Amino acid sequence: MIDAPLPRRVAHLDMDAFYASVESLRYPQLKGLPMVIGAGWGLLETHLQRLRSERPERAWTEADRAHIPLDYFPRLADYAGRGVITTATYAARKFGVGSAMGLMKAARLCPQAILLPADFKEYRRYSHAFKRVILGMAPVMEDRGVDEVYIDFTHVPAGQQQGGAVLARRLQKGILDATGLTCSIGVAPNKLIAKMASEFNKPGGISIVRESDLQPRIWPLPCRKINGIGPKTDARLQEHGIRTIGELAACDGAWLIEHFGPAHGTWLHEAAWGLDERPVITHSEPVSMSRETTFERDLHAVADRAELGAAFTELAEQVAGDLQSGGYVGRTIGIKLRYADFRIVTRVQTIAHFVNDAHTIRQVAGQCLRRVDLSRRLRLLGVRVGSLVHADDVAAFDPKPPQNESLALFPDAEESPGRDPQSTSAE
DNA sequence: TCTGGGGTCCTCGGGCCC
DNA sequence: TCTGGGGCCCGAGGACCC
Repeated sequence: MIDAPLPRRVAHLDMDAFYASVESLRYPQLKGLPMVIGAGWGLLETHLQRLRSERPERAWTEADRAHIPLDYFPRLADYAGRGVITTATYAARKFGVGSAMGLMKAARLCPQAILLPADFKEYRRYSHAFKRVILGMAPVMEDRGVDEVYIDFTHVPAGQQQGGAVLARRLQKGILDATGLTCSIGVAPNKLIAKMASEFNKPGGISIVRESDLQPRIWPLPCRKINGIGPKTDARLQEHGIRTIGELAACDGAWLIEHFGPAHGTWLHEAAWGLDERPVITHSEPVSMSRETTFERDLHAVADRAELGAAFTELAEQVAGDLQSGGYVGRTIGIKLRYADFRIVTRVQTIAHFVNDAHTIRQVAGQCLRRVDLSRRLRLLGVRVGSLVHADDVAAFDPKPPQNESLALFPDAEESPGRDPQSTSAE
């Protein structure tokens, strides 16, 4: 006997203000206050040291977190340095402070906001916890980062009841019981619509969207709400007077292809009509791993050679460590630079063998570095390793680094620009 | 006083081989 | 030998996402 095919139900689950909510659990005294997350540990440490000397009645260790008096938390006004806001609480957003905003600008808008350093280790711990709850109830889950997932409800018990609302409520309760955190869930015929739906009722909401809801609920939304339409595409659409998804849907498919290319144009048209057949992917392998760092001040290859060289080595070591702990090897090694004017250049080089040792990564990345203009000040330096495979799968993988020439030092800017025909530094 | 870090995927152009 | 095209890989850059 063949069962009648069930209608596809896909959920998008998004944790509400994830980082800020985790911090509010750790520091309940901050609940409801304007708070931003973003800077390094230094500032908080300074304040805690002051606390330890002024209030010695406690040890002020991890366990005392919840008792730290408000006066001893760093404020945005205390901060002077580079960086952006990762998350802002709703109380902080009222002042116009938001994600990706520079900390200095935010400090002007809301100097009294508490500034906490991001603790990714802790966020990952909570991330694993809420995903374990989901997997216990609905095993077809796609990981989309630390705070969101897609879940295929189609064949899960209760996944079809009330369009998915029954299972969504169970997930919300399970996650709240296990972690103390709330989330928003959208359930729809596919990932594209589910993603939009999860935003409808934030925080703590559930939105059920059916195919018949496309016109009344999706089409009035701005194009930017489509996951995949970013600021550039949105601006180009607006140049043609296309602001809403409905207006995009009204566009002729051929016209979109003419203006946005075959792949992008086709996708825009399908997205506007709510069409998306992408499956929920339960397992994926990383393609690349990278580390990058923005310097406290812009550095020059000659004047700051030692500092840059040390940072470069550290990045290579970090990437190597990441590869090794994940059991990966790669053979495409590259660098990324951001100049003081924010222009980004990348150089990569693919080598014959798969590697994961810091020495080789540093060496090949050093060769990439010789092919860029080093006469200008650098704001950011990054090291990347791509074309990853499992170390176990590479029959010939030799964990010993190749014993060839000595480590290339950070190249001088005065050095010849090299033989790279694409190098522009000599022109 | 601007603008993080870690990713993915796509496009385009060039070189190479058949 | 020359020319042309297709397929593939590589490298650079861009758009986008969390």
